[in-house]
Amino acid sequence: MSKKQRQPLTPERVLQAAIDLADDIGVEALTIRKLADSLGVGPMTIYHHVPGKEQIIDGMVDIVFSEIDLPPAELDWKQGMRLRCMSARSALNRHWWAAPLMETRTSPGPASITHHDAVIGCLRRGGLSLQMTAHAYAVLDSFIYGFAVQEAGLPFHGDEPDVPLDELAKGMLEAFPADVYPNFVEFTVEHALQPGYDFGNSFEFGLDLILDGLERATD
Amino acid sequence: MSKKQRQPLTPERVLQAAIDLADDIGVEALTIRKLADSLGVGPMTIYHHVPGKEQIIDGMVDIVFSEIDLPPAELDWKQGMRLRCMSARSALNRHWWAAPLMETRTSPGPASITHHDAVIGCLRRGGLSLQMTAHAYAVLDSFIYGFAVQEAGLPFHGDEPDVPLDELAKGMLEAFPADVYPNFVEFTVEHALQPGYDFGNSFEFGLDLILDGLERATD
DNA sequence: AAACCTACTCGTACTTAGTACGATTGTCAA
DNA sequence: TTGACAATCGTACTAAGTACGAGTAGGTTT
Repeated sequence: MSKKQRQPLTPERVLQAAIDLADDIGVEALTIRKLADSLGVGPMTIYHHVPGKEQIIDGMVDIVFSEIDLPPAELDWKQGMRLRCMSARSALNRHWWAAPLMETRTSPGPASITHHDAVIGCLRRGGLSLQMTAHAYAVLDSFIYGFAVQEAGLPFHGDEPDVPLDELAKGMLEAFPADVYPNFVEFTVEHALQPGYDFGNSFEFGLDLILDGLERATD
Repeated sequence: MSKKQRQPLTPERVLQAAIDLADDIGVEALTIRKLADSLGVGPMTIYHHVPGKEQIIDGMVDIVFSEIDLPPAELDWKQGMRLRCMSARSALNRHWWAAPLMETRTSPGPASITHHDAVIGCLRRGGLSLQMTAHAYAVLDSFIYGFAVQEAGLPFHGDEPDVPLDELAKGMLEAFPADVYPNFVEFTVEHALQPGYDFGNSFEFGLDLILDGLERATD
């Protein structure tokens, strides 16, 4: 019976495994025991590399921040922010469990601060006042996180619906009769359940709407 | 020794107590035992009025929805939406724990659907296409929920800072030296920690920015 | 080589939380 | 008075975070 020859665990490997697991089952369902299982170790082994579950989540969030592209210095503020916002959206799409946590952690990690610094720098270099920088950052990030939270709650998660569309429609119409909720039913049946519909399309629409508005507000 | 003469528990009283408790300590910290304590009953009593904790949270969210004013029918879509968005913000401010949950529940309650129906109705009566209604709703609500989530994560919760401003500043500068994070530090010290600063001011700014943008997009 | 150190691992067990089950009690109708 | 029923709670099981201390393996020192 050969003893498994495995490389020793590191904080990095723990965090990466935690992210992979959360991508599958969400943070809610992530437990130390499952995380340990996925690493092939006992639960207590984890605690020799990280202080506790809260710190694991802090670390996970910081890694997600590190995956968001910073606004490139060679672009103007609007194009730069556009890229970083699209990148944030795609990171939050890969890590759908992360959106509600990004701005809620009380102890932000290094990547978070680096990120904030770069974003503020981009806006200020673009000539925005401190006041307008605050507005711009608040509005854009509210939009991004709120959008990601809504996307994460949708019944689809990839290209394929988790449930066939017409089943959804059926269930919906039973629960919400068209004579009581006419607008809701019309909207759902005539638009949201149509084949080509994609909630995600509203992201670029909203992003450009906000960026244009900010540009107008800075003149 | 007189036996407490209390009126029997109802689902409504359970949910209201749950909301009051969550307003104090958050949903994360809300446990069946604490909830039972706050009602002066044993933990198991709860389960005779609601099926389980998930359903309690569903019910709480639906009550929060019910506290959001619907867009008044006599206003045009822009003014109507403005009012309902401000109302949503204030409800989420009272119930700071609710923001991440509003759009994540898999089984929405009656107030949620009524709310959605009214909002969609307001936009459609205003002449917005189904497509534009989808965009408008997605963008506005992303902004509202994202904003509320960020506000809930702030170190203040009422009028008074939980921690004095200069202590915050001190701790921040120790953790994040100004030569490494110049933009972040400048922004924080020169703006965010100034006496008059209020993150919440960005809400109306962003709301009007989005509403104006939507109006422009519908022409 | 022997003794030792240190990093890593895990078995055991305590605590908190959700909740199933069944016993108890209070109230009211027949 | 006596069921009957609804509301309440005591007990206990399960899952989860994690403190404590005991192995264990590989390298270091003498």
